Amino acid sequence: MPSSKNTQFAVAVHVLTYLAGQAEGGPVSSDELSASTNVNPVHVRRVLGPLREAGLVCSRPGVHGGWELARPAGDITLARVWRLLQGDDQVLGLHGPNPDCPVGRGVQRSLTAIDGAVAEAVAAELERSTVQDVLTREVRGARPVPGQA
Amino acid sequence: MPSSKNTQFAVAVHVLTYLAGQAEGGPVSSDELSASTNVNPVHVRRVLGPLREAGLVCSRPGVHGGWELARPAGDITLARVWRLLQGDDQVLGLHGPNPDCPVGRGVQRSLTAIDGAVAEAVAAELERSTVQDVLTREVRGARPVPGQA
DNA sequence: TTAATTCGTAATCACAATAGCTACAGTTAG
DNA sequence: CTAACTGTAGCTATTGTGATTACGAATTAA
Repeated sequence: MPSSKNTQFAVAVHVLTYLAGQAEGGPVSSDELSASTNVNPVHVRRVLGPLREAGLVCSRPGVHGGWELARPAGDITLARVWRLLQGDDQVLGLHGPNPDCPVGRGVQRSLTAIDGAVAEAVAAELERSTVQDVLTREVRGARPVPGQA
Repeated sequence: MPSSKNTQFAVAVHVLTYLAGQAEGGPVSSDELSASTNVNPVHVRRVLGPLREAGLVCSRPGVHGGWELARPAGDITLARVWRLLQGDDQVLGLHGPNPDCPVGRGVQRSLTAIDGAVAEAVAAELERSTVQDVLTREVRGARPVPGQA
């Protein structure tokens, strides 16, 4: 079960949504963001680092510094955020089968391909929501998925 | 990012595929399965436990005991396996936002809904492959995903 | 019956990932 | 200069995963 305890994606979405709601109020400090998300301010900064490098947010040190969205909330899809924080990690976990076992090699290859397809499916689903959608809680209705109840 | 280091799904698919390939040869022991998957025999048994309870495999103790598929490999979808091992865990990790923060509450609700939709998307993708498919390495071509490259 | 084999499971250990926390250097506004 | 921030580097606590050992129960062969 992939289930990670990794909450960075959730924290990132939370922070971005918060920033979207404060768009007119100037920069927001890590401390304020950490109070809302209930995580450590240092952790907030660590999560926001990759998003800044990707141009989604910007930060300023100094007295009235803090964080701001660098682009409209409606332009930031959750898929973008997920990919930035996901890196190249696999969605389903793989294992290291015995390389001498032909079954193992075949299974490994199949699973790698399937993992890629699953990652695409996840991204496609997340592509359907933006930070703006989360802010307005207007999460677009789930598309009926073929072959599934 | 979901990425767990959990390899139970991969191990389960591996073992099921191995059993499918040995369908005529009688029960296969945990030791033999552990040699192919490169994981501990105890771990193999632990992973296989839920699959046995779900009626996918059966096991027998004793001298010529071991594991066998309890149904045709073509009837076992990877989605079934994933759901059995996934339990109720979230795909994307959530966090515990400050309950006093209205933004936090809204984000939490949105993320929970989105997580459900993503889980459905993953399951739908995995519904497209069976253990038989993995055995023959004939992984069905990826369906073009709407709204995604 | 006895011995060998194999599952079932508990207990313990090692390792890695996550995130909390402290500390401190660098920046900026006033 | 000073206060308020970010940016990082450590260190620690907690947790999840899986290896390992151990032992009991079930089954088969002799």
